[in-house]
Amino acid sequence: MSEDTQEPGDGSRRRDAGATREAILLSAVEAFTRAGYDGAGVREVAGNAGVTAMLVNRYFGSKEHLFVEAVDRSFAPRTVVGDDPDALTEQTAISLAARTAPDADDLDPFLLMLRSAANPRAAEIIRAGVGRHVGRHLTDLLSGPDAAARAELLLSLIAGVWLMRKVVATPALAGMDQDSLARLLTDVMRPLIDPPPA
Amino acid sequence: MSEDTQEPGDGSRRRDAGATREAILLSAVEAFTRAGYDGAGVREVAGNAGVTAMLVNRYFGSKEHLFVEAVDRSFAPRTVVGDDPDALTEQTAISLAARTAPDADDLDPFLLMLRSAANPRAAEIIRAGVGRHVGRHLTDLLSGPDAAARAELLLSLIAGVWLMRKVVATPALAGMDQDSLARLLTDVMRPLIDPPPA
DNA sequence: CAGTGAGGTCTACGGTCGTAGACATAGCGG
DNA sequence: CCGCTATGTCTACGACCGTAGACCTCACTG
Repeated sequence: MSEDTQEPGDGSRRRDAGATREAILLSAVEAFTRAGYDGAGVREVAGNAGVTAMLVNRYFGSKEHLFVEAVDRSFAPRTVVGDDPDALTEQTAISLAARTAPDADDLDPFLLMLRSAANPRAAEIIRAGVGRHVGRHLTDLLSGPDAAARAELLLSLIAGVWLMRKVVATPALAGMDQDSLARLLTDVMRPLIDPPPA
Repeated sequence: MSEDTQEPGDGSRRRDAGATREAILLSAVEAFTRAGYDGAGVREVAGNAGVTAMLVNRYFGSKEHLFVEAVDRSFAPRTVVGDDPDALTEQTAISLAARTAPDADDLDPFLLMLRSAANPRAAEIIRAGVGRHVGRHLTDLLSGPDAAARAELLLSLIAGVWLMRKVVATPALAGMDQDSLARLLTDVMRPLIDPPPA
């Protein structure tokens, strides 16, 4: 709308600290999701954002702090489960089956978590991020006894499916059609979501 | 029993290629399980085995090939699930809850998998190892439709619990008592193990 | 148009990584 | 007792890592 906040479009970006910082952060989310905390280098993040490595540390202090913000950014806008409490189980199962489909490869926070958790420091940061974002929201959505544990168990299941289907790519699971997987996942998730098991 | 195959006990080992190779392999399993493929260094593996880094490459060719053998060694003797087809669900749930307890920290293949999967090459090796060991055996144990997929989904669930309970250490799950967790896991696992859901 | 501060880059350091080739040594066969 | 081979070590190379400080340069202000 306003012509003073335009982007050149071709590689070079005008001198704008906010936009540059945002570009670095987006590049970091992408790199950490694809290669994990240890596997993604500061130079790589900087290069994909069109800047040099030092600017990353200038804006974010260190790689570790960059990761903190990347985790926040990755987890923030995600709705791990649906919002409708009635069809929660089906929605969650279908959504997970769709997201982990062989073709679709968006930047999912679970991928970032899986591939970064090997580093102890990164694991702490992830734990904090999970607690801050999905954890509380999800626990509120679930009712009954052990709501918090059931919520984290649901996250465990989701993470496990991401791991085996997309990261390790076990053949039967990676090649399964979405509908069958969604049905199976619905049955598995039900004891965690729908009625508390006494 | 035979006194000619003794170990000195104090650090120094006699010149025995087989024993040295074995010591390196055990050290590698430990290091890869604790730090993952990228996080474990060849020098560290060698040091904990009482040798130098070059001997590792002399015996195993490269770090990657060492990882292949370490994966095999880690996955081989493990019984992911019980053997009794009747009480399979309960046994598996109880076993998982016990293994992931806060104090117990044995060298589990799922930990090795979780912390190494970020590296694409390591992920391939793990996929092959899973298929070679637990995959086939587990699929045979399960009956009904989608046995292979249900087996891998069970592995997903187990891996997810390991991840959230021990690696990321989410509070509610990490602090949960074994019995409650085992009960919850039994309900979640039942659709995957007990009766095929039509 | 000149100066000034924000925005960005250059060069470099210390460290660790996987790995290659030359070298040392222990222990058994003769 | 001697020598030979398996067993293991030493030194080093090239690459990459995160990060620090000095330097440049653009764009706006007066």
